[in-house]
Amino acid sequence: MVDEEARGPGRPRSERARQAVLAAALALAAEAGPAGLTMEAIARRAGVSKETLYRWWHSKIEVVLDAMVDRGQQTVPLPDTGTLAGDLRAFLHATADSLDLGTARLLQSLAAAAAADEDTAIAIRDRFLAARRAALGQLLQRAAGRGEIDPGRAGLALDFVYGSLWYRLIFRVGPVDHQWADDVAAAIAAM
Amino acid sequence: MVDEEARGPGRPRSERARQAVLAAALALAAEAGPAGLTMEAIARRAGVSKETLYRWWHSKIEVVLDAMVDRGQQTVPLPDTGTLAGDLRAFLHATADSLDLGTARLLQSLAAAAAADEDTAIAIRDRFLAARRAALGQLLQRAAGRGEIDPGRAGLALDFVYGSLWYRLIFRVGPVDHQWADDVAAAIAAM
Amino acid sequence: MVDEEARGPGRPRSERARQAVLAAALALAAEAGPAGLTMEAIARRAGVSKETLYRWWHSKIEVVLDAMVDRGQQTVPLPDTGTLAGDLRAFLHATADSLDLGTARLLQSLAAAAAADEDTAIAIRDRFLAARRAALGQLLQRAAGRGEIDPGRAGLALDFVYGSLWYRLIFRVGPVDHQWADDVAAAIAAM
Amino acid sequence: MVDEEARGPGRPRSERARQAVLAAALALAAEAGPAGLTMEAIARRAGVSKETLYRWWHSKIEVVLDAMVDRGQQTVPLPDTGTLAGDLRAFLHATADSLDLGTARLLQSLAAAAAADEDTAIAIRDRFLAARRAALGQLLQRAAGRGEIDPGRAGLALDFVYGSLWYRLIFRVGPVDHQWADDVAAAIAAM
DNA sequence: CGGTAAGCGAGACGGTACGTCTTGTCTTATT
DNA sequence: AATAAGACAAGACGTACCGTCTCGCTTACCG
Repeated sequence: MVDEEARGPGRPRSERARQAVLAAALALAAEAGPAGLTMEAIARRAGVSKETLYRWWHSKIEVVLDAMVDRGQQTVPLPDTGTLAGDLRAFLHATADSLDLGTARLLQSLAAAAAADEDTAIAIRDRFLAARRAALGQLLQRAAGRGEIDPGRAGLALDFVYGSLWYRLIFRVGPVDHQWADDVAAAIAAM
Repeated sequence: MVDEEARGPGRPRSERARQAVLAAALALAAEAGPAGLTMEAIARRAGVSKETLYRWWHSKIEVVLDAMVDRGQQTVPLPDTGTLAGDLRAFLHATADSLDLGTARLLQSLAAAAAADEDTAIAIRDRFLAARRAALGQLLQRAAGRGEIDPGRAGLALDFVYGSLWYRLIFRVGPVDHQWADDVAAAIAAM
Repeated sequence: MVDEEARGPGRPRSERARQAVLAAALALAAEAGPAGLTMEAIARRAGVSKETLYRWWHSKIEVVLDAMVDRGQQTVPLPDTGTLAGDLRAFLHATADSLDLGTARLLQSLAAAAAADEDTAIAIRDRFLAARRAALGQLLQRAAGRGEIDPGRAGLALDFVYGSLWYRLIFRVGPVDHQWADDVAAAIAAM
Repeated sequence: MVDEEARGPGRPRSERARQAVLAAALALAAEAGPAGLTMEAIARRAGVSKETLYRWWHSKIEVVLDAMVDRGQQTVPLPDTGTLAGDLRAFLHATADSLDLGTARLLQSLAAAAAADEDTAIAIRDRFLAARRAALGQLLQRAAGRGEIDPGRAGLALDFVYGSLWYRLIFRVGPVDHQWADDVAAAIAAM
C-alpha cells in the first residue's frame, strides 16, 4: 500500500514542465512585476506550451500561488522572546528583511490580481495570506495567554499589521523597513 | 475680471465631451470593476473618439482620478464630537457607509492600477489618498492638542485605519462596516 | 505518397479561414473598389480575426494576389487562328469581355497599390502581370516564327497592348471594349 | 475692363498661404511619394491650417494638379525636325529626361489617386494628361498632314506612347529612358 | 473712421483603419 | 493521456489621417 497516486494509462504529467512553469512565474513576477506577468510570457520562458499551462492552472495567480507554496516562500520563523513586543519586533524585522525589490514586485502582482477579481482575491487570501495571519495570530494568542493583550483585539491587530504593510506596498505611502517594524510592534504591543 | 483663463485661438475644449468621459469612467468602474474599465469602453460609452480621450488623458486611471476629483468624491465630512473616540467613530461610520458595491469596485480598480504600476500608485496617492489622510490627520491633530494621543503616532494611525480598510477591500479579508468602524475607532483612540 | 506536405505538429491552418479571406478580398475589391478594400473590412467580412489575417498576409494586396492566383483569374485562353491579327483579335476580345465593372474595380485596386508602393508593384508584376505578358508573348513568338513580326519588337508590343489597357482603366481615357481590341490588334499586327 | 476679379469685402485670400501649399504638395509628392502625401502633411509643411487647405482644395490631388499647372510643369517643348520619327524621338527623349526620381514619385502619386477614385481620375485626365496628349497629338497631326501616318491611328498612338510610359512607371515593368524613347518613336513612326 | 465680413492659425472633435498584443480555446503529431 | 507546437476568434492597445467644427485674430472693403 504505497501512495503511488494510482496512475492511470497515458503519459504521466511532466515534472520538468511543472518546475519550469513555477520557476518562470516567480522569476517573471520578481523581474517584471505585474505588467510582465502574463500567461504568454510564463509559457514562453518556461519553454512550455500554453495548452499545458492552461491545463494545469487557470490563471497566472494560481501559478504564482503554487510556486510560492512549492518554494516554501512563507519562511518567516516564529520568534519566542518572552514578550509580545519582543516577539513582534523580531517577527516584523524578519518580514521587512524579506521584502527585497523582487519580492515586493511579486506581492504587488498578487495585490493587483486580488483587486481585479474577487475569486482571485479569495484564493490569495486562503492560500497565501492565511499562513501569515496564522503565524502572527499565534504570537498574539501567546501574548493573550500571558495577559499582555486583549484577545478580542487580536483580529484587528492582524489587520493593522498586514493592512499597513500592503497599504505601503501598493500605494507607495512609505517604506516597509525596520522603522516601520519597530513602530508597528510598539503600537500593537500597547494595544 | 479674474477667471479669464486667457484662452488662445482654436476650438475650445468640449465641456460636453469632458463630462461624458468622466461620467463614463465612473460608471464603468462602478458597474464592471477593474475588468471592464478600458479606454476603448470609456470612449464608446462616452460617445467620444479615442483620439479625444488620449489627447486629454494618458490612462484610464487618470480619467478616474479626474472624475473623482471633479465629482468631489471625498465628501466625508469632518465630525467634531469633542473626543477622539467619538470623532473617529463618526468619521469611520461615514466612511463605511459610503462604501456601497459600486464604490468598492471603483476603489478596487484604483488599487489594481496602483499595484500594477508605480507611477500610477504615486498619482493615486497624491491626488486621491492624500485628501483622505489629511482629513483623518486633522482629527488626530485635534486629539493630540487635547492630549488624547501621542502626536508621534498619528502617522501610524493613518496607516492602520486606511491600511485595514484597503486590506479588507482588496483581499476580501472582511467587511468594511460599522463593526469595523467601531473596532478601529476604539483601538486607535486607545493608542 | 506524394502530396504528403510533411505537416509538423500544431493545429493545421484553417482552410475555411483561408477561403473566406480570399473570397472576402475579391468581393470587397469588386464591390467597393480600392477605397473599401481594408484589412479590417476583409477580416470582418471573412469572419476572421485580424490576428489570423496578419499572420498569413502582410497587406491587402497580398491577399488579393493570392485570391486571384487561387481562383485562376488568368483564364483568357490562347487562341490559334493561324495569323497574328486573328490571334490578337481573339485574345483581346476575350480580355475585353472579362473586364466587367467588378473586375475593373479589382484591377484598379491593384494599380492603386502598385503606384503607391514599389514592393507592391513588383509583387503584382511578378505574380499577376507576368502570366498575362507570357500568354501574349507566346502569341507574338508564334507570329515571329511565321515571320509576321519582328521578334525584337515583341517586348514593346506587350507594353503597347497592356499599357493602353491599364492607361484606359486607370485614367478613364477610354473604354476597354471590342473597338479597342480591334484597333490594337490591327496596329500590333502591322508593326 | 480690368481683370480685377471684383473683390468684395473681407480679408483677401492669402497668396503666401497658396504658394506655400502648392510648394509643400509638390515637395511632399516628390520626396515621400504617394504614401507621404496627406492633407495633414501638406498643411503641416506649408504652415497652414487644415481649415484653409480644405477651404480651397477638396483633396490632395486638386492641390497637386493646381501646383503643377501653376509651376508650368508641362514644359516639354514641341520639336520640329521635319519627320515624324525625328519629332517623336526628340519629344520622347525630352519626356524621358524629365522623369527624375522626384517626378516619377509625383506621377505615381497621381496614378495612385486616379486608380483609387473615378472623379479624381477624370480631373487628372482633363487637367493634366490632356495637355500632354494635345502636344503629342499635334506632332501626329503634322505627320498625318505629310502623309506619314494614318490619321485614324493617331488616337491609338497616343494610348501606346503614354500607356507604355505609365505602365512602366506604375508596375515597374521597365525603365522610361532613352532606349524606351527610341523604341517607341520607331514603332509609332512605322505605324 | 468705425463697422462689417471674409480669411486665417490653431487646434479640438467623431470616426475609422492601422498593426500589435494577450487571452483562452482548439486541433494536430509526437511521446 | 500528456506534451510542443501553433492556429484561431475576440477584442484592447495607442497612433495616424480624415474631414468638420469652432474659436480669436487679422486684413481688407465700405458706408
